[in-house]
Amino acid sequence: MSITKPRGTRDFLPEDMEQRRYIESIMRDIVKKWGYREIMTPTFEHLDLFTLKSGETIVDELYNFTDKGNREMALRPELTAPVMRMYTNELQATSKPLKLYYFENCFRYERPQKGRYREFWQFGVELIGSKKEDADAEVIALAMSILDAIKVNGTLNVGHLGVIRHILKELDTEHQSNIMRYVDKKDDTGLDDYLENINATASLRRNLFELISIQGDDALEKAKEVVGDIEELQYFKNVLNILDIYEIPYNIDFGIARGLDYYTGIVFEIYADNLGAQNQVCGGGSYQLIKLFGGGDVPSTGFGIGFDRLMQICDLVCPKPKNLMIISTDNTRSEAIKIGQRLREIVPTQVDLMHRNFKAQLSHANNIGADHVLIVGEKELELGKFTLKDMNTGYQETIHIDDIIDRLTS
RNA sequence: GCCGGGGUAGGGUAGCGGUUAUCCUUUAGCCCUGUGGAGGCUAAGAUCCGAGUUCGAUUCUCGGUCCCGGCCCCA
Repeated sequence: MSITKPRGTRDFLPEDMEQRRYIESIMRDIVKKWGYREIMTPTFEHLDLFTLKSGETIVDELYNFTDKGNREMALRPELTAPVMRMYTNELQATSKPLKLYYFENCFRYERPQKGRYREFWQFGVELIGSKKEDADAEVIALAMSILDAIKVNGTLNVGHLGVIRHILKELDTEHQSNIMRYVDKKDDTGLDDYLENINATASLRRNLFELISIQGDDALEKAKEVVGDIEELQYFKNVLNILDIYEIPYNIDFGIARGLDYYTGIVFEIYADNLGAQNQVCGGGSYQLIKLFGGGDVPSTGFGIGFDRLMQICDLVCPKPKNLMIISTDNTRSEAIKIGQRLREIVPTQVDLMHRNFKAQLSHANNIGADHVLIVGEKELELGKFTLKDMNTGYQETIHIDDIIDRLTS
């Protein structure tokens, strides 16, 4: 075997795909019930789309290339930016709120490990156009609802970047960004050293550490003592109140920073058990990207679900597809083909393609897990009836073709 | 970019200086020309690549490569 699949990619076998499509269809059903409609964006985009907000350093993690027209391109590493680009290009005049969802593959040039691949699938939604708490809460509720539907237990952590940014507002953006990185990693020592280096004021340091350590039911009260009665805190509280109405449990965590710089308000992450180092299955929040792409000041909220990670922990079992095999002989082969054409209308039907003997055909039917076998032999042709055998029970009966259809559909 | 552990038929494995490279499974077929799952038989199919040591390397050494896990990173 000289040619193998590229590093970090996977082949999906028929059993894999049946399972993946099954889970996918459940997820699609949920978002459709909430009124979200599917979109698709290009697999590759102009490199600028991804570097605009994140800087040149992310090019290291992108699959990028120069096309034959000397344009810098990149395979999409995520879908929020492409969707916002699409919105800006062609959807600005639509009625709000705009509810979109996607299920697509993404590419990142990273070192593969458990739950991390170079080609991976993301399922996500973007809710565009509402600046109300209800929109943020709905997106979170929807994410939880999806995980619930596929029986994945997740722990929801919610935060609001506006609160922590309130403390940091006197610092320049680069310092803020670096601080957020330490906060996200929960690296208190590194954070302390960094604050020391940039000569942060004592009150800022005290407030910051107090805020990120806040936990528990009275978290909002405690936060109020640290930052005061600010607008962002009230907004956050309102979102949480709506989550209570949805009856969704959550942990408040002011330390959620998210990897992406574009989040501005509510942020949330959902962690699954039993997933090792890469246990975050969903992440999202609200952001202001559209302005950046030349559109108006349109608030949006969205999330992305790591589909592959879900597949590793979801134990929902895909129902086995029906499968009928027609057994024939050299003399009845044409009749078998004709009958197959009829049966295919109601059940997946296969005919012998290898001119096997009778026993070998039956054996093959068994190997591929056929539910039923229909014997189209010379005896049956004379009779005008065929033998239908249930492969699970072994029961068989000789019946007319029209009755077979009734039998299989009942 | 860094650190570990690994690469022997399609899948799973044994051998650890000289073998016809082991066994299981798989696939195709036969025993058995109209009744599957069992059994027996036949066939197909492998030492990741390169260099070195050696009379001789699947085995030892080095390099590469790929896979698996962890770090960094995760827009």
